[in-house]
Amino acid sequence: RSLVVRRPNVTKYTYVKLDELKDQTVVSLYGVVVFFKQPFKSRGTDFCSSLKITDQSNLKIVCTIFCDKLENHPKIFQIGDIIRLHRVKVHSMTLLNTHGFSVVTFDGAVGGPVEPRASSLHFHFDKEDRRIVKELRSWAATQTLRPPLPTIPLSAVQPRTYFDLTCQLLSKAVIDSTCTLLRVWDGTRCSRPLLRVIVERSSVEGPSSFSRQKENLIANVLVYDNHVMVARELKPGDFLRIYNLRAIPGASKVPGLTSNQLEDQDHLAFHLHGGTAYGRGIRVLAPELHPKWELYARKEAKLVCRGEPDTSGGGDAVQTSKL
DNA sequence: TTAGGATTAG
Repeated sequence: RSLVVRRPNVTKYTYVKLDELKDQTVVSLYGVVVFFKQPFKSRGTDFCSSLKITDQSNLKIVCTIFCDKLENHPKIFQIGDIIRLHRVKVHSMTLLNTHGFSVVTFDGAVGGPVEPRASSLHFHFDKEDRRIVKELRSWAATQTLRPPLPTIPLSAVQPRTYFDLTCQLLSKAVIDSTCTLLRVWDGTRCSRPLLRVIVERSSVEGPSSFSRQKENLIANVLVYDNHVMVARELKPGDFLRIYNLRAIPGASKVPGLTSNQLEDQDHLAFHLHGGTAYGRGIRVLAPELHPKWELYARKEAKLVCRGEPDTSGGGDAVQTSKL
């Protein structure tokens, strides 16, 4: 058998604009993400990614991706991300992945590095892609598509609001078949006292307790229903983005205290309700997306430590990324 | 095939 020497990939892709879509054709295109859901389990055999994209034509087009492998789904982290789709089929003005489908995404920030986040092992990427990404970024910047802040830190969370949280998982515990507790932090201190959740030591994965100082920074996130199976795959230490999390004031259930004690009435708990409305879900952040927490975590730490004797920290230091 | 954005109700 002779060795086949491949020429460098010279495939030329033609990208169409969203106002050039013709029904039942297979196309490749670029867009800016204006809505997205992280992949969720469908009633069939696949995971489903549901998104809406736009481009300079200003049309907004729905795109649905069915794929049984999570890693083949688009790596979208926030509104404004740039997406490149290869081989999607136009179905009455919506897009569906078709045979040979592949996807690459990019951060949407003007001036940032153009780093492809591919969902397949091999993918085409050249100068022309770089140019298109930059062009779309510049255009999107004039459209007020991106949220003013990518996520809200714990220190800025308001009761009864929905928000996206970027955080690190410290430990987790299965509560029951429909609920899992995630204990997370982002290095900032919530302006409200945080709800305590008491669980059996044996059900905890990861450390079952932390220094008092650290406990004050830890948010208890209760995730329900469809999110329980996602939570099962999470490992203590993972950096997460939790979408459409809700801050709920309530009373701590601490043994020996009655729940109607005044000081217990306003503690914040965090609920990730069942369903995928408003993009609700959890995503593990790849290393290149880990937050640059070092600076503000340290600044916050000073505030936290003021007046507290226990500042040892020990092995509890925030694990931060190299970036 | 599946979903088809559009808050749980713990």
